[in-house]
Amino acid sequence: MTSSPPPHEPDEVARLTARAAELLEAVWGQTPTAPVSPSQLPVLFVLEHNEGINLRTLADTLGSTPPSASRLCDRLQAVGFLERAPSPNSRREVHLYLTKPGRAFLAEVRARRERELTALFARMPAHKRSVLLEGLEAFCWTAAARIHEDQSSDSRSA
Amino acid sequence: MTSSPPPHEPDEVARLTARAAELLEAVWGQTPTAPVSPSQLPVLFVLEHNEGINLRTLADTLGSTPPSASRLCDRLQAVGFLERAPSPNSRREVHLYLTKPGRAFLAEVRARRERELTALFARMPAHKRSVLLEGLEAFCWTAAARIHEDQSSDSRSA
DNA sequence: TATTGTTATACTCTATAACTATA
DNA sequence: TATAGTTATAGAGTATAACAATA
Repeated sequence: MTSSPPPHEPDEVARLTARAAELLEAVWGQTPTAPVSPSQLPVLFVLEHNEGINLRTLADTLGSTPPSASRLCDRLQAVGFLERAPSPNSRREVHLYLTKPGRAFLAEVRARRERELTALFARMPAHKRSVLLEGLEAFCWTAAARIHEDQSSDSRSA
Repeated sequence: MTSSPPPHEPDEVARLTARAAELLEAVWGQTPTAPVSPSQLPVLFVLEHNEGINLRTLADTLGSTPPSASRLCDRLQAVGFLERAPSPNSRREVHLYLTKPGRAFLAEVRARRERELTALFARMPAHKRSVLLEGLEAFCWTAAARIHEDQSSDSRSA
């Protein structure tokens, strides 16, 4: 005589995910990332998975504009985390690369963030960690697919 | 003769959570929040759960400084989303409040973000949604507890 | 004297517009 | 002429320092 289990509709999970994201931002907001500003950090993330991208594509991916992206690259180049290389095909295009120190810095930031989370998850029951892991794996897979689709449609419509 | 199930240590879940957060930021990064800037949005989030907070506490909670917080409040007040009210107890303190339009705007932003996520979760198997929901509930509970502890220790050490 | 909030200053971030070089 | 990238300009975000008012 028990009622059927709750349905867990997409919008229910969406609401909780949004709340989780807000909480996570509150936890991470305190973590310093000097000498890289909050605006510069996404540049490193994008470059990591898009080796040799040009400036316009970077700006599009950031949801920003070429002048802004150019300035961000200026600063990152100044601290040695980014490299501008002339394109072999087109003399007006620039290819962007993370330098070795840039990658090392990125790994540092991730490690710092993950340490924060590890401390948090240590206080969660092992079973909850397991189900969260399974759910997040599916989320990452779906989100990555969606982002990839968006990029494809962007380049078609551009 | 099967091996034991994977342990799902805290650091394993932390790594995946960090990746999920990066993906989520990439998905949400494109969502516009005008007339409120990315820096101003956290002010609204903080005020929502801390009605009547003063300016210094707001700055601390944001991980920012009083002058920066003051300027953010200037803009939010200018668009009518925030109110400064003199404290009845202390004539140098200011109490900050969300206005009714401020709350309405916050609900709008959340709805927009949740719509993005709902579309994404609709493409995930129902079972994955269920386990993600269970895992995120535990995460929100633990993260909220931690943030609350931090705030308590901050006010003790200040 | 210590605390709350603001203003002063200098630098970074952001977008639009104007410009240079290349295709 | 169209495109890639930069520079010019103006407004917003940030932090440190200096300041006014209050405790």
